[in-house]
Amino acid sequence: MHALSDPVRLSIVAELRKAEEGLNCVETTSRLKCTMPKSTCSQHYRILRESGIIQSERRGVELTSKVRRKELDSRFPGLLDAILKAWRREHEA
Amino acid sequence: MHALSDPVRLSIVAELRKAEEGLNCVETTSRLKCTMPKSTCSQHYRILRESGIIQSERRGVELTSKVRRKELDSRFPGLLDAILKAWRREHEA
DNA sequence: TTCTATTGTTCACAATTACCGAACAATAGA
DNA sequence: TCTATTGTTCGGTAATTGTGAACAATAGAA
Repeated sequence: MHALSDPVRLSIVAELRKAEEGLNCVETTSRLKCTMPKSTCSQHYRILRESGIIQSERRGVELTSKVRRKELDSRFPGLLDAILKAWRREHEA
Repeated sequence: MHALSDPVRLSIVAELRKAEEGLNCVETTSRLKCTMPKSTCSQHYRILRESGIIQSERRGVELTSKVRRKELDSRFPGLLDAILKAWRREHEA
């Protein structure tokens, strides 16, 4: 819950869910159109990773991350969907 | 989301949902079996109130609070249920 | 190999936020 | 009025978060 309570992290998760093949830090910040230092982005990714929400894989020089949909849905059914739906309602309205 | 990310606030909401007639700060801390200063409890209630999760009503010298179920369910369907279910799974397991 | 470019992490410090005790406000009853 | 109870506000301190600089790791070019 703490990992998903930060608005920046929530928007990162929302972007990761849209991108099927995963995203790295640089792609994420450019898609979010927010100026975020890479150290801050790295911290957010670390929190998301340690909380089990995303998994990351090294591809050459970059680190590609994806949402762990299956694990999350089996452990907390409907949770991420409900949170993202609420977030979109607030964020895009 | 921020209001629901704190474990103490989440346990307060869980207790409030169980108590049909609402609870005040003192009753809440005793039910949670946690030693929490009343100033801290007051802050948590203020955050829950300002975020629209609970509503409070003065009854004599005490302040009785309830979860705003209808408003929350109509605006964010399934959100609170999913969060509380996930919380119980982590908390009582 | 060595140099350069790119991506991401770590560290230390600054800024922000949360916690808590003390004083205060409000209400009820003796 | 006096006392007891509940809750809020305020100030200082502790904890957390954001950030730039330095560093690590990988890939490709020279």
